[in-house]
Amino acid sequence: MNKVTIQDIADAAKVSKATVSRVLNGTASVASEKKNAVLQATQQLGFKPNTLARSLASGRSMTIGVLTQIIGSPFYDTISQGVIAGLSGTGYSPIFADGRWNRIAEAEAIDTLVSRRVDGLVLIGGDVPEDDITKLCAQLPTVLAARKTELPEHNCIYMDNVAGGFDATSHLIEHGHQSIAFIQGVEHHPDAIDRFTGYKDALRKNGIAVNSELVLHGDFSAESGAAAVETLIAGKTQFSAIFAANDIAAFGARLALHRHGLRVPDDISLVGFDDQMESAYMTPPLTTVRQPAREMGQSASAAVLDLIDGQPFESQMYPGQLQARESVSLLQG
Amino acid sequence: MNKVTIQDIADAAKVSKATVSRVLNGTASVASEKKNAVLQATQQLGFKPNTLARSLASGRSMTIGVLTQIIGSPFYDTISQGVIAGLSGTGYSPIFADGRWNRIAEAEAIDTLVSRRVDGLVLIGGDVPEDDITKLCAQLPTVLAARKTELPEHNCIYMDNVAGGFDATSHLIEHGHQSIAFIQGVEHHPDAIDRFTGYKDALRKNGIAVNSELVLHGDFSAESGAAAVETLIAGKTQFSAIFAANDIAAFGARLALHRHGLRVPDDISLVGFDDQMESAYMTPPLTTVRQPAREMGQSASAAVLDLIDGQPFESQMYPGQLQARESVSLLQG
DNA sequence: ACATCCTATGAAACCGGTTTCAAGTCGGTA
DNA sequence: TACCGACTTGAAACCGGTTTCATAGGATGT
Repeated sequence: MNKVTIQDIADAAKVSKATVSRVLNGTASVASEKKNAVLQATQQLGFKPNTLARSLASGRSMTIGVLTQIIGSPFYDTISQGVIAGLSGTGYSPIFADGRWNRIAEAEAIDTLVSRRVDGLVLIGGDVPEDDITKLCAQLPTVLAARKTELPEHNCIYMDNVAGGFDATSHLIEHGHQSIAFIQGVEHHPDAIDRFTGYKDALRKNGIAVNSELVLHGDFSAESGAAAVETLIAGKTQFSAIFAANDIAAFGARLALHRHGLRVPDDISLVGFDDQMESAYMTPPLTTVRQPAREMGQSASAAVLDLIDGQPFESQMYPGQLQARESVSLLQG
Repeated sequence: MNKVTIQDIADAAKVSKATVSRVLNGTASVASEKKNAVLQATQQLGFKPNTLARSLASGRSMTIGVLTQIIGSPFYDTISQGVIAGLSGTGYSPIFADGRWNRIAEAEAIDTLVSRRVDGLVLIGGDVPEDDITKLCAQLPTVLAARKTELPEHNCIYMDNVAGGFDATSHLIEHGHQSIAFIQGVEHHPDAIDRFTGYKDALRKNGIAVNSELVLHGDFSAESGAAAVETLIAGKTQFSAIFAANDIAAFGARLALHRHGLRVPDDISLVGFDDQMESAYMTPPLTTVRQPAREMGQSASAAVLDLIDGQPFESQMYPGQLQARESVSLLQG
């Protein structure tokens, strides 16, 4: 173990602990000869300050708590990666806790993070009640990533999922599609709901009635996407396009279509949501709505650092960009 | 902030700090009336022990340092997720640092983790010199995930990439393929090298010469997979199958084949490596070698906890399983 | 030359817990 | 009744830093 403490340095440099601390942190000016002695001793003995002790004494732990949702979603995973990347080199380290998208687990996870005296908190998605978030915000710098609330005191970084759903659907409509199926995401999931809203808005705006037979149940999984296509095909309602609430479901749908000999986009057009790495390499490349997950994670970490610095923060909404690729065809009237 | 300290509890319960500590940790028996008083005060005041202080005093930080490589690889990301999941509920929290697959960054990252007095270390992949790993192992419980060394004192959890490459190639040979192209991974990357070795072994074992024109440069990216196919097609050497060193490169290759009107598997058979989530939903579903990334992450966290408990550990090698799906066809002699 | 202000520095308090150690209480035994 | 050991308990030391505070010494001003 690294047994060398600040006292050892103090002894070696023939100064007091206080002076060593001052040299190492630059908190006060120190005579250059003593400073050098300290620096040299530090070097020689390979002194690495005990972050724990430092944190306890200074009241700042130099850690950021991150509540993640490990649910096998590339989107959330990528946000986490963005947070790690954004914190790298700042002196702050991220501590993770898994919320499993489950209120009880989330509450426990947050308790753990708080009792570790994190200096800030990044909540990625999740289902934490808004009241609890308000309390947290009052307690310590907190940023919500990939989640939006109406409360102005919350610091949110999120996608405009309604607009994204609207754009995706409009894109299909502009290509002449009228019978557009929608594969839903997890029930009650805010993102899923918003995308569905966008879908409905786009249809209505274009005078197309929402046909409940074209709205398929789903849960963001590939399996659910495939299953949705099966029920769609088994049903009697014609459709020329599918909008899936996320890319993975679109993959599932795409395979199911393939199984039935339906070509994309010649027979059926397909749009996803996420723009995960693989989507550009689907055959054909998938038209989808890009969610800048990595950037959102980095922004979230930058934001929490700003809040710690006492700087003001305003919620950021990312617009989401339609990536028109090759899975949508022009429907001949 | 949570200002309530153990002293407050002691005062409220009319006992000493020591007794409160004993009650809360069950380190010694305490008269039941005092115990109840402490418990009640704890409840009432909402006391949450300061983990930092506890760590400093007890010498155990209850944190596990995780060195990750944020390089956009689903494989490494999934291992990280596995570590988080494996630690969840154990009382230990993972603290992350990004190595960027870069020795200097890795050394810094490890320094950060060590100075935070982590109780154990999980190194995911990476390029840390073996000597340094040996030193680390001597210093604190350390587990290498997705990396293998020859040194018996290192605790490794890794895939048998040679066997995986061998199996993938053999699978193609068994289906009658003789002209099998290989799309390499990142140069000097141990996994990439091992898979290539497996490829060559399988060819040699079946009396097929390794044709350097069929060995394409790559870097694990989809782009490199696509580029490899382009050079392959531009070249004069015939080929009936492709083995890509990872799934993403296989996706790229698959798209490039599609661009050239080559069908998979009818014209060209394709095998990947990783079995990432999307691979089962490629069209056609991709035959690949499964790497149990999540499990490896969980094992790694379990292993480091075992080491902390003083239990012995033996390096674990995962065999990797060929997932035969639909991207390989039987070649008619 | 003397009063004043500033700077550099060390001693000690502090952060909030854990752990050692000694003392006090109690029951049981000789 | 006196003594011994087991069990509780609190005071205090400790973990390894930071920060306050008081002081000594040097520089400045007149």
